[in-house]
Amino acid sequence: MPWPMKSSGQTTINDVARIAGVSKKTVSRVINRSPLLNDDTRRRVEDVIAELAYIPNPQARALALRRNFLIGLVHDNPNAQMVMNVQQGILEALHGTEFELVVRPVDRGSATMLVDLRHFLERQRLFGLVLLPPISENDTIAKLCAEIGCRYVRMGSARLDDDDHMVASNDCEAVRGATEYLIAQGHRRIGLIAGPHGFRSARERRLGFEQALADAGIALPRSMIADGTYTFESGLTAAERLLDLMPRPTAIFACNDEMAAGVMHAARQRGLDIPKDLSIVGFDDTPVAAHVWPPLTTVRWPIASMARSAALKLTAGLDGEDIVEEPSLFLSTLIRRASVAAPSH
Amino acid sequence: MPWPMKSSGQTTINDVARIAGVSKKTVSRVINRSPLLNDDTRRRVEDVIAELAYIPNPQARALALRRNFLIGLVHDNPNAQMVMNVQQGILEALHGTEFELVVRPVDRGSATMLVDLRHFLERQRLFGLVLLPPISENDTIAKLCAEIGCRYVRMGSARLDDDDHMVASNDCEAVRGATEYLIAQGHRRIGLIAGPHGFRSARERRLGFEQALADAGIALPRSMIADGTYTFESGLTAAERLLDLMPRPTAIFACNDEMAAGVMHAARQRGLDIPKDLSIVGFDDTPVAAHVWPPLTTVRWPIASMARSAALKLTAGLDGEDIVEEPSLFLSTLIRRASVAAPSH
DNA sequence: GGTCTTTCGGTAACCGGTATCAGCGCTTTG
DNA sequence: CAAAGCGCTGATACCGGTTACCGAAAGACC
Repeated sequence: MPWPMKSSGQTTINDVARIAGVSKKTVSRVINRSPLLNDDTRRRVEDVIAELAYIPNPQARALALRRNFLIGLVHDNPNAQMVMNVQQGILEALHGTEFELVVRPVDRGSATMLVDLRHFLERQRLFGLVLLPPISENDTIAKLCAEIGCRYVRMGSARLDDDDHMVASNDCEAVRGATEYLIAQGHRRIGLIAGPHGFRSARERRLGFEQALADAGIALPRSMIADGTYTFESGLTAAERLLDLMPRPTAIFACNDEMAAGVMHAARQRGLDIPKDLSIVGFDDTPVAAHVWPPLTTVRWPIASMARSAALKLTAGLDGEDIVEEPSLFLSTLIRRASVAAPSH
Repeated sequence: MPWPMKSSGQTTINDVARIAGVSKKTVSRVINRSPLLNDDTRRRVEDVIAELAYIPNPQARALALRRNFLIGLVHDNPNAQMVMNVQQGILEALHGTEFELVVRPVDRGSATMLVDLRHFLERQRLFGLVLLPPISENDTIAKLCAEIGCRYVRMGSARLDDDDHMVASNDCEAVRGATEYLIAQGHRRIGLIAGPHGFRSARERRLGFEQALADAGIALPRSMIADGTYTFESGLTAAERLLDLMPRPTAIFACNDEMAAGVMHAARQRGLDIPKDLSIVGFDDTPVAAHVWPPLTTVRWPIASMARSAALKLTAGLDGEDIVEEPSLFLSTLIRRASVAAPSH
């Protein structure tokens, strides 16, 4: 048996094979958990692997398998805290595995976005993709993944069609609950700062808001709804418009915390006291919610858990482990802080 | 000439070679910009490459070159906005290149951190590493990179020893300037909320603060310095201690914006008006600085530019491009907003 | 014109794994 | 008793590039 003589400093599959007295292929079988293997042989090889602390070369595997052990995070989310939470959730799921995380921001405005993404996927041969909203709502990207044969999981604010590739929250219900809370406090003139058009989360949240008011029999004039883009500045501008109304709203629901912070800003500039003159509720529960003054009542969106679950879904059933069904629906809950009170008149 | 017949769906180097009428080797030379090449041949091959939209398989290259075209971001920074800014800076530099970004948070408390990192580097064979503070101050990691042969650039608040691998800012001078500004406004009792022990940035910023006071002949009692950990909560706690002093400070410099936001919180809880009763200055100029009320006067830390420069340094001189010397020192500047005024008495 | 450089280009091995398929020993079946 | 079936292994080709080495062609010099 002529064994290749190598000495690259790294222990290779050949070393393991030679010492265990088997062929490369058999070692490969052990690594890839082939079921057609004699238990004795497997144990022997596993011992040698453990002894040499052998780890298969990822580059070689990637080449041979035509698949990289990389998980991509594709996002176009402007909120830093959100993205970081998602990254943390994914990394938590990936910890201790052979997977690494590659970050890929995309520009939805760019004409070449889809082509770029396709090239990226084809070249890097990613194992799987986590799609963060709002880009996750783009069906074309999901189709692209399916076509290329790249696993993917879409994060979102409501179940979409392809349920298997989805990790969702119940934004609509959560906002309805938050709005009911405002109504229970006695508010009747409640303004909404909506999210950007085309965002599923914006639609769901607005829907929940409208449902709550409708259920309570409260009329919702169009003027009480202002458009926002999920940014601080847009929240500020929208709030200015709402606060100019006569009579002005006694409470404002902003579709995310950033915009809620903008509302606070606008209220302060006009000398309004929060929550006496104006109650404010946000959405997300990013750190900023707890750091503004007064602390913001908001809906906690379990985005990190969702991301963790998404990553686990992607990598599930690989290590011959039992396939644990990851939950695909996460519930958002209202966090009551100090930015809401009963209306003063 | 027997050409290998392949049809894996992907255009390979063989396709290019066949169509251009040259050998694999020649194509490889073109790709890797070997200087020993006839211009005509090069152009012909380049034309074919362009026509076929051929892109070399990264996995194969990684295997053959024993080096991946991945840039790693190693960090243990708790500030989401900071990490995102750095990521954005790096991705900007990497855009349009063959490099991708792999994120690798580390736990400085973990006993196996160094071993884990070594395994990570050895296995993934990263092209280079960007080290974000505070972990970038760890010399052991730099040594590890050097030993393994992985390029690296350390980001930091002041020049360290190995200048070649450094992108730094001038925190000390910047804080001195900010403190001088407070003094010029008439403040004499100025409190400092310092950063955590062992952080270079914390040391530099504190030093700048102390220098400014010393230069102005203002005594700095130990009680006017409170320890913080760069978190909102630590800023709040530290501020509570400082505001209990009799007489209490008329201004507080917090070593980052998060802590400054904590100071604002504490001040509000005691009914102090900002800036009339208390002036506050932060550091970093993260979005939160502009979003709190009143907008925070702070030192802008050009972390994204630094990260961009770091990534360019890493990948420089590869594409046969002219080697542009990236700046390795970035200046932080004071941003004057509304959280500072002359002391009221 | 002949020899020496110099410059290119081709062949084959190699990077470190995986996949195909044949082969082995042993049992089952006609 | 031969043929077929089954469980397990290994020789070898292959993934798609890079590189060592060698040979050939072109220009320089005597």
